[in-house]
Amino acid sequence: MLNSVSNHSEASRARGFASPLIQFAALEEKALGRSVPSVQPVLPTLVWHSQVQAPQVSKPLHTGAKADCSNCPTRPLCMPIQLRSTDLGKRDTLLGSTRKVERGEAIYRAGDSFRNLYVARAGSSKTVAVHRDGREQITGFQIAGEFLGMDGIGTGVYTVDAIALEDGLICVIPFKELEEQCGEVKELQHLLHRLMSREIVRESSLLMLMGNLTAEERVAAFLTNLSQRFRDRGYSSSEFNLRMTREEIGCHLGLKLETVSRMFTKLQRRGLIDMHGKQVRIVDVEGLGRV
Amino acid sequence: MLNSVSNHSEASRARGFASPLIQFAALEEKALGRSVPSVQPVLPTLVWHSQVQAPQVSKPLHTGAKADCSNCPTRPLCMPIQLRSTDLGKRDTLLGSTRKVERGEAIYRAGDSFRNLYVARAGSSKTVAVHRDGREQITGFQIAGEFLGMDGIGTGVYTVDAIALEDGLICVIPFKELEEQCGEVKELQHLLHRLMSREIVRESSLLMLMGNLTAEERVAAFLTNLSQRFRDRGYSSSEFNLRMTREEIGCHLGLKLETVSRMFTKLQRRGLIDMHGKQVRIVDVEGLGRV
DNA sequence: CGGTTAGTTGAGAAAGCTCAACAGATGTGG
DNA sequence: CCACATCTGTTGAGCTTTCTCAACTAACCG
Repeated sequence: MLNSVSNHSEASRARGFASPLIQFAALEEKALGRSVPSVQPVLPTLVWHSQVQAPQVSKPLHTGAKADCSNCPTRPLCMPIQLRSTDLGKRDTLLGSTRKVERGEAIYRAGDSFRNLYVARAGSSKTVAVHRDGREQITGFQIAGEFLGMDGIGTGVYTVDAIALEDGLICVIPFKELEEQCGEVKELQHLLHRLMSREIVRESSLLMLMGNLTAEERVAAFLTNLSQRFRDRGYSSSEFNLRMTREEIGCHLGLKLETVSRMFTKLQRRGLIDMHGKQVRIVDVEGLGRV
Repeated sequence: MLNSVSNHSEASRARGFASPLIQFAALEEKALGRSVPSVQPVLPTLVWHSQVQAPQVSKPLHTGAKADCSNCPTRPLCMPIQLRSTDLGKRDTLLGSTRKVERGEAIYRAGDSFRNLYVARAGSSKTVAVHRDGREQITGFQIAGEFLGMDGIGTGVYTVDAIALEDGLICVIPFKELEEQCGEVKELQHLLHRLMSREIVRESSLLMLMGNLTAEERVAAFLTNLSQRFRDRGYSSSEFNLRMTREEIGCHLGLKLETVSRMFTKLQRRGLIDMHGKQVRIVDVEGLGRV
């Protein structure tokens, strides 16, 4: 078993949670459309491994190693329950390979020709759109189980930079092969459509945030979203670590880093959160949601 | 032939352009990924029919009428050249039916269960995300040939309201059938993926706009984008009519209506544009692009 | 043709930004 | 393992941009 998987298990056990695989399966039901879907637009996918060290891959995988999906902690997220009973789902390797990335390394760059989708398997990343004059916008943060690269399908060229926020492991999914499989496996096709649609909805929610919310509301919404996703993954929703800097949060929310810092302070003074650097404790979830 | 089609042709001829069908074919090559794709994120799809009256449908189509795609002016946009030679492409009716909509009418509403994608066939629309406290964000404007409803795929429920900006005609494409066809017709599958990806990229560009650009830059970018799309459709890129109010523009760009008005005035004083109400003339395209 | 909606413009208020100083955390090389 | 350099985060003061409120005009609709 990969060490990163062990890390997950250990972290979960240490906090009194059931096995992460069971948790993930529950999440899957929720996240992939079994239960009654929420009407209200959901804020963007922003989750990081809290309490989990950056993965120490003990048996290092070489770049280009064949992916072993049967042991992947993010498998229940990538592959819905309906798929697992199919031929495809029973394979150890679904598609593609894995690749190690170091903190700060580009998974792909704007302008690179589009070949693959990527899934963060361990670690987190950001996607950055760069304006002609150099101004940057972080369009999203991704963590284990979340997809990258869908921006490249439309034009055949990626339109944003995808940068690892920490050392990690990503799955490389050749899109051509994926599309071929989609032609054969209806459930896979539908899953891809849902993933792309979710990305559209995620960005719509961010547009709402940027167009209408105040600085305090944005930061509160950011934390609330984070908290919910930690809860969904079986981690504490009230205590976690941020994986990104204040500047990156600001660049994502359309604020300056000083403003982000001030809003954290303000929320803390209001007794809603308790922050020390990147460590966050949410004191009043309700209150934070009402901001 | 539908009157709305005649309107297109007349408008084009009056301005010395070749038949819109030829123009659209050229656009298709450009828009759907034949030529070298631009690396720089493209601003959102914001085009309206200038110089074209709101469609007067002389032989009224009943709601639910079977769509006759062979005569549709937006066909070359919906269906790429590769598809037309296939069995599917040769059919008069691709999928679905048409529906008349009146100005202000909802094409679908947030919370409605997802069944169809829609394509504006004549007229334009807006998609509006509504926050719990009532604050609104227009996530996009759509015109003939542009798709609506992809936000609903992910959860099975639409997440935004889609409202007609003027009387018009829309194609209704049952998504279930579309997915089935996608399984059989590879090119159709790929087209759908590209359309969804483009929506993702469009929204990323809007995030950049909202996160980084000043009010003046936003309004200039809005007009520039509009202008380019009119040019792409064979209409004048320097003179056109806006189909939405200042308030709607502001709601889309994250500004108040007064600010939008002031920025129009400012751009006019700088000699870049010449506006009278909803009528726009772009005097200095270069300059406007450099704002 | 009168009421309503849409657009413009001004003045003052407010939110967030810039600049700056400083403190704490992190990382690196000797 | 320490010392130094760098990066990250906090806080304050003043400034800029955009918003709010208000008055007015123009365009549109029944």
